[in-house]
Amino acid sequence: MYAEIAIGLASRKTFTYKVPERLMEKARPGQRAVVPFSGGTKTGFIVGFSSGDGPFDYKEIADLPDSSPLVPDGLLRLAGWISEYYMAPLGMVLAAAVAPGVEEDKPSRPRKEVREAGQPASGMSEGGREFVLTAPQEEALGKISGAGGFVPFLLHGATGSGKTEVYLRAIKPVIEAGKGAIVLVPEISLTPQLVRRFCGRFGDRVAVLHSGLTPSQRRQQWRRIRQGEAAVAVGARSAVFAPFESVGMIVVDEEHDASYKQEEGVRYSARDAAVMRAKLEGCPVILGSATPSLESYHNALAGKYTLLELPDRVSGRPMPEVRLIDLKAGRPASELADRPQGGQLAEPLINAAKKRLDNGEQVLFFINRRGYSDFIICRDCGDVPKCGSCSVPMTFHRKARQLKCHWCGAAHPAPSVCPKCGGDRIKYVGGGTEKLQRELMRLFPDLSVSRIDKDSIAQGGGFVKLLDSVACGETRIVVGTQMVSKGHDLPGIGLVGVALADYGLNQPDFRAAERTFQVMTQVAGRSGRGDIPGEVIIQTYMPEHYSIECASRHDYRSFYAEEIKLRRELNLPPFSRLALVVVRGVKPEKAQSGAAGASEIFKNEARGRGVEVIGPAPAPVFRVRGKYRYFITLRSKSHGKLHEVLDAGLKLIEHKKAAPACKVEVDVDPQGVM
DNA sequence: AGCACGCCGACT
DNA sequence: GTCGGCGTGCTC
Repeated sequence: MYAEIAIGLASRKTFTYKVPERLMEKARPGQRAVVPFSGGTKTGFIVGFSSGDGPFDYKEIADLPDSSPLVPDGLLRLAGWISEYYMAPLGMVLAAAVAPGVEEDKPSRPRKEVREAGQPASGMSEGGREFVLTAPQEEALGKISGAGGFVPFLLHGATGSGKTEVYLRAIKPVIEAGKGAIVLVPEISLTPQLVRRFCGRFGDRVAVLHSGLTPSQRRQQWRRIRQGEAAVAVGARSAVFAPFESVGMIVVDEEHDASYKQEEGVRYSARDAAVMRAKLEGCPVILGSATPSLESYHNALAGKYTLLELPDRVSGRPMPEVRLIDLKAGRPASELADRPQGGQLAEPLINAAKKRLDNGEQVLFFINRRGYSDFIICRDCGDVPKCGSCSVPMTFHRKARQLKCHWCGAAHPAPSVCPKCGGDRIKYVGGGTEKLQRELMRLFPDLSVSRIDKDSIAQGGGFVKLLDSVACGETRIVVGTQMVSKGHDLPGIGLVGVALADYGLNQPDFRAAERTFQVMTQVAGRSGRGDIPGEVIIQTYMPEHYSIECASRHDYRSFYAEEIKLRRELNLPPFSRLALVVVRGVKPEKAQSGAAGASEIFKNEARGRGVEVIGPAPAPVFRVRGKYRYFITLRSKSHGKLHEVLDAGLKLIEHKKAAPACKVEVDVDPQGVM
């Protein structure tokens, strides 16, 4: 008997091994297998069996280390689908499924905060209590509970409308029936409150899959799920691979969130994989969001998903009132104006903050940029320090006294004089969280101003600690990035101020408007969650832009109507399917000629198949980590046709060596195109 | 991913 | 004339 083994290599094929007599009985698909490979030994997975009649002198499997298959059947089929759909080697998909977290975060990942290390934080639960459901919650729950088999739901609920309670109650009967439930969240370390509620409700039947888990902790959580000890798996992307024998419910919270798409290694969408897993397992899946992705809402309107709406906040709380401040006429002059100490906040926002603070409330300021200033420029010679390996200017971080590259993580000491000409007249252009924090400290010298961003978490003891200091009222003023906008319940926040809404809007990316609407709506949703009526003030140069205007009215439907019209006109998703081919090379000329060669082949393959090949074009950020990058975009009505062209094209490129000295990578359903 | 093979630059 | 660069190919 011969087994097909998938090994975690960049190769898309499996390897055949002889199954020795002593392991015959144990050998089953999903079983880990230790095999001799290329002089050494590797661990892969049995994914099938074959007759072994190839022209090889097949080696024997050395060992099957587990008593039963580590990967259950449903999960194996999911991995197969991901491998096929995203054109990733099956061995790599399985490796990512079983031992993720290694390539989870990009440059410098802080190794902290294993506080809730997977074991539920039991005592501190705020979740034992059950609430009386609102009528819409009741109705949504009724429809979910009534679903037999695979039914995808889109739960569109305003911020603060009680989506989590619906998840909790939908899951309860599932685990009582002895099945597993999977709950995906965009970034587990940023959603401590949701984790606490699940732990509070389901106690030690919850397994938390955390990117900060050590390999042995991860293995332990896997075992608990695999052996049916845990019934609910809560985690980020990779939790979609939770090894339940049978899954009865899947929840994808904040389904619109871009971080569900893994953009490195195996480039899969955990949200779409979740829908596929639900289909394979024959169970319902709930996609929840206050700001559904265009794709999901389109699917709901088309009848592919069942739409459930929670239009109002719980306890009769009103949505916050949103005011827009037009910076074109406002006081903080454009960032390029000669005003080194010029503030980022306009008077009406400062005054509103004063009023709220005087009243004992908390204020949250949102700015979607880390650091002190976007870049520095020498007033004498005009030099802007750039990253040595990426074609972007470096961001100035004041606290750390460093210039950092936000693309590759490189950092070095910030110069006090121009490194080019020695001049001492350096201008700090643009503003991020650090600059805003300083401005607020000057404006409110008696109050503590805390900053929540990737840097402050790394320096100051973790997200949970910082968030708790806000939740308990110790911190009165908070400055934060995206990470403060995601689903936290901070009842003391009376006012949310957005320093500049426009950052994302002008990016060369067709999802720019969608993301801006989502972020504005989510951050606005942090206000007015307690007894105080909330207020939001958004500063922008584009108050008339529909993404900002609709967000200010909490009007998802109008935003959707506007955006979907554009997508249709421009033939962009959800009206077409995209794939991005990235050609990378150390030498710019090689990257260029390789991209041209690759594109030629794709164009040839695309002919007569209803697939469009656009490009190659240099990537908007041309060089990243020392590699020059070209993009080729493939577009089609049909994913199947797109897949055919990609598959045939990639094989030809390899065969004909059409892109020498280049790496060619494919991103199916790309999120961002930068 | 690791490791060996193989064809073009600057050195004793 | 060699040592060694890394680009390429292979591992059942």
